Amino acid sequence: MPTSTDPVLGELAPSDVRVRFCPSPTGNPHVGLIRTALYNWVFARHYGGTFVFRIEDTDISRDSEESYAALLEALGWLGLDWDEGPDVGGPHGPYRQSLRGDTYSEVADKLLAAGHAYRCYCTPDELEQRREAARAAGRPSGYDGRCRDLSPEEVAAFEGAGRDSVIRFRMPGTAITFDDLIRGEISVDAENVFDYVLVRANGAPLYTLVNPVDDAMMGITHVLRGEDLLSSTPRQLPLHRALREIGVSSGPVPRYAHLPLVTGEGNKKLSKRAPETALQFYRDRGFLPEGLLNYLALLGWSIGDDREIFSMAEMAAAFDVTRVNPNAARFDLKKAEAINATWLRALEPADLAERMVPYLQKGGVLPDPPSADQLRLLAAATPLAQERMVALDESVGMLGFLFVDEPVMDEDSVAKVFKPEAEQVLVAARTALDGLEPWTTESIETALRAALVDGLGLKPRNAFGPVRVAVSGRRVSPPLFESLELLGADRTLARLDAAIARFA
RNA sequence: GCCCCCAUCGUCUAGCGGCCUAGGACACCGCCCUUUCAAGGCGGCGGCGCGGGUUCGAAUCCCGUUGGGGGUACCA
Repeated sequence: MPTSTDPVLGELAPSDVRVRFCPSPTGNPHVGLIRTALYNWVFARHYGGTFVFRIEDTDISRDSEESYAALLEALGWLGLDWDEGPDVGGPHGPYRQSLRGDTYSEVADKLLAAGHAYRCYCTPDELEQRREAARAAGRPSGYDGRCRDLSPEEVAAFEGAGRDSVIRFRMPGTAITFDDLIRGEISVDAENVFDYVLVRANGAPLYTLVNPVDDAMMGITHVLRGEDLLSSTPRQLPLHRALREIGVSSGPVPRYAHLPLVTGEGNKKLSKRAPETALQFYRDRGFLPEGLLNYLALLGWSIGDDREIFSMAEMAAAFDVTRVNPNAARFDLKKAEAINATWLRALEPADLAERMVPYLQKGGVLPDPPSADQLRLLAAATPLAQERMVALDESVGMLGFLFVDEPVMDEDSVAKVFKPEAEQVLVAARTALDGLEPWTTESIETALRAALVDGLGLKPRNAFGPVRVAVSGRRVSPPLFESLELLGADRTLARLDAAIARFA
């Protein structure tokens, strides 16, 4: 009876699974990158495997220490924890490629010695010229193999002429076929994958060498990465085989899954510069890690059952990489907000209050640290704001008026609501509330209704609008009567007075 | 130019040959609820790019086509 091997695991035990997230520290982390991290994390957690965090900082001209720190911090904020990495260490360290230079040159030498790589003396100009010629002739424009089989005399001549050389990988000259876990069989003819550069003329190893070498040495079993790297896979596979042949690694060649691109406006690859693609944009706005992750998870994967709200633990339990949708997904801010709002409303009020504090502090509403009284007021006010917010930063506008002596008056609201006839409304409200006992939501509502709706014969909208603007500064606020109770009689009356004074 | 990938409502998706008169979510538009705004409830709008096959039967399989995207560096 044929044993049906698992298409994802093959002969591996689930706990043998090893995946990695290996960003290069350039610029700020963006949402597409985070989606890749998430899928890797979830894949590892699904199988009880290992999630490796590796830093690909081989391009000193573009990498930065700030970016490295931002990456570490971002994953921490999201709760995507790693089992091996630059800060926590592990058996295959170091996990920063800038610290692994000796390893790479050793491997390059072995590749050269075994004939899997060769020195190429072509100058950039020559390369460029031949590329253009090939292109003009309608032929593939990759490296033409000029230096593939140089004779010792030719090498000597180039060396004698003082030419620089790079190290190129020698492709096997056969078609490359592999099974992508998401896309199925992918196959490229030999003439379309070219000998590529592994090491620069100055001796610096390139991503093309370093990435497969580390995957091999770190025992990576599955590579989940963006579709933009799909076309580099046919080049890396032969290198992986060569690395095994020369004894750099003994494990199986990794299996690949190329995740759909996350696109932005116009279905183009996300621009790294657009502010709304930066993770920081969502943090500043007060997205919850739960909400943002949940939304990102939806970009290419579905948990089924017409369900869209789920935790990362639930996702990890249900995740199946072969069910990832192969087509590109457009990032939709509106939907991200909706998902986040759902998570925000589901928070325990105490939890929500705690998460709002930093935003209220940044917004100048609360001091650092807040007083016990302020914290009590916040706890009482949180339920009023919870279902009115999409993200945490809205707490400033929504609740600020409760914490300051004088509310920030939104002049647009003032202009629209403080019509001449509003003055008598405010005066009547002030009279009705002056000395009110007890000062509760119910008594306030009763008093205000009696005075304004019954007394002045106003529609509720016209009756309460001016009061709302007077005490909160805005047309949009938490429920009015509850707000007045929290504000207290003194501040309420003072604000009504101040509003009435505007009419003088 | 050459190579590769992709193709269901505006967007994200369910669908893996008959349960599809194509389901859900976001957005949008009504109505209800209502002290504002939300939330919530109800309803509406809206899609299988096109052409050939295969099959009793195709959104689902195959081929082509068109369209979109990615790659094509001594970046990653």
